[in-house]
Amino acid sequence: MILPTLRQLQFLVALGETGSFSRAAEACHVTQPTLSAGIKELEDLFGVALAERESRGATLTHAGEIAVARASALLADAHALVQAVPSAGALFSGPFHLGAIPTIAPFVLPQIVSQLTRKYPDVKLYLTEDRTQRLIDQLRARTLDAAFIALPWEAPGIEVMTLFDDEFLLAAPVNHPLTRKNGLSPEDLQGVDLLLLEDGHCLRDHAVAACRIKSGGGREQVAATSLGTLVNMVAGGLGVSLIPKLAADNGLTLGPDVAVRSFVTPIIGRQVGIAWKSGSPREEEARKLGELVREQLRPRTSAAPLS
Amino acid sequence: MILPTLRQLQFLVALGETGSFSRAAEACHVTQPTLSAGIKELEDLFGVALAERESRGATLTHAGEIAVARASALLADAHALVQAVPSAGALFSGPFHLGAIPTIAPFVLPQIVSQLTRKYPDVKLYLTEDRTQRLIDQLRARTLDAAFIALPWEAPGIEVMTLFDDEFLLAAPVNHPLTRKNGLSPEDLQGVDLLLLEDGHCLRDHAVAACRIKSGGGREQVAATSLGTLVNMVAGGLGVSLIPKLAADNGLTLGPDVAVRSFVTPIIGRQVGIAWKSGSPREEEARKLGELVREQLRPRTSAAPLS
DNA sequence: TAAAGAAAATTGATATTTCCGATCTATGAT
DNA sequence: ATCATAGATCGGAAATATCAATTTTCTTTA
Repeated sequence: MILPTLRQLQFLVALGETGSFSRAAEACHVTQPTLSAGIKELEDLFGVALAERESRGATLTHAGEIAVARASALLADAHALVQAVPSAGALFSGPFHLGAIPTIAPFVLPQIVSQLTRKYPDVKLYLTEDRTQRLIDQLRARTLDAAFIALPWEAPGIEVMTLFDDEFLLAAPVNHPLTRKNGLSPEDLQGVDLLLLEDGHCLRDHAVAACRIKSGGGREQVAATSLGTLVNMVAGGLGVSLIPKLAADNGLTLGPDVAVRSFVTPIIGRQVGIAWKSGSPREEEARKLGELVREQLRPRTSAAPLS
Repeated sequence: MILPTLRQLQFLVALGETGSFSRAAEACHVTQPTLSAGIKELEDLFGVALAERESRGATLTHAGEIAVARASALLADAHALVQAVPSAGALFSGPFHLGAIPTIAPFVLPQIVSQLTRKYPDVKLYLTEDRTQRLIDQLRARTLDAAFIALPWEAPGIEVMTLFDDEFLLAAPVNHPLTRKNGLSPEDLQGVDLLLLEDGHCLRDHAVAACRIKSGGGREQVAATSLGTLVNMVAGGLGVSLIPKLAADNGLTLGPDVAVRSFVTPIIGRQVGIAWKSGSPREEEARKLGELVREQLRPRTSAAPLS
């Protein structure tokens, strides 16, 4: 079916309001012939006369009245549409699916969630906690809009905004010899019992890489499923471990039996970033989230960049 | 405010339905670049991305979903408008203001009204009974859409459709000499007491013209206000009169004291027509009304045309 | 009665917009 | 690595819209 133009309907409404082709044309910022032609097209389309032309302007026919009433409603709806859609596409309106790896989620998300919901009341925030690869897959499948991950991580088609450096701290039983050593360096970990998260956690890979130790070393059979259990194992004297400063500073409970020390030469660690699918329309929001995290966590984290 | 084109909204809806620019273009009978450009314009207008382009088609963003929902409603309304307006302009839908002169109204309108309301249940029929000049004025002022009048009548800017000849009959007391005359002609009225309607009724003018009598003749001071009283005056023996066959055939009560005779040489009378303002969008309906009257009254009225 | 005035229709030229075909680019699949 | 698919981009042609000027019609005024 052929539809009238919204512009033509505007013409018609103006004609109804002014009762004159000339004045209606003026109101629509066109010339009178243009408006005349527009009305004529409508009449051809509808197959009925909409206005009765007289020497003193024009009056609407019955069909014209009906048409004007409906056209007004239609135009109002069109205006409402133009108003509504941009706000529907505004930052954090509607659903936003956010992921994070387990070694970041508990220490970043709580603050971010409260910040975000305060700042953008319209947001519907869905949170996912999973390992990096699964998060990346979900970003690609667009079941996630953005995810906090640890770097470095190779992921084609995924863009990442680096947020802050997260150095690794030594976590050891309080009476462990390393807790008393000055100028702690990664080499000092050679030969000690190094406890790590189970396979698949990127923190494990990053720790291994940072210490330049062979993955086969240490007591492989003992692997924690979370940072919390890792710390508990350290407290139980099973060995030492590396924990992210982010966790230590943001609510990871260490208990009295665990001592924490910084490395000095060189400082080791990972980076935390937020990732999204290349070209995603949510990129702007993801970046905004990143900035939010930067503002939120800068005061508590190391300002010195990792080498 | 700049409004989107309905066509662009159709593009968007098609895109949402097909999930592909190419297939949406096909559905809209345009090429893919055209549809792409249309969507792009919408996105520029709204300031938000509506679709996420991928290697396998496209998916709508949140804003896109909102826009599609509203656009669908808008398009549905637009279709409804196109459907509704022509029927609103259809014959006899909505108000129709119909007039008739007093010497026609009681004998034509009842049947027409019942016919019309049966055939066009949507009609809102407003009836007016007045003298010809006032009806013409109302036609010009467009407070009337059509009117039944008697001809001849000069009225610039008014068009008339002649419906049927309405001959004049002699109405006389049963014992009046003229009731026994053969070959009754208008000249036989010279010298008799001719009763007429009061001044202003066109029937009076037509009767005067038909009989070629001087307006000053007869008993001027006795003038009836309606056909009914005129007949009563005849019955009372005050004189003879002329009454339209239309009235005699369609419910004018004559009573036992009044005899009715046809003229033979020549037949005199008037014509009945329906009038409307030149260029009125209601002309078609007026003509339709005229045809209705023709069909309705032909069997009962004289088939022979007046000379 | 004629002239003036007002309002819409018409006309013809111009400017804009729209639309398509061809081409290019990116991304997966074989 | 090559091919296939899908969307973006670009340039030119066709359709459309718009305007200024003019005409027509009807009303009002002199």
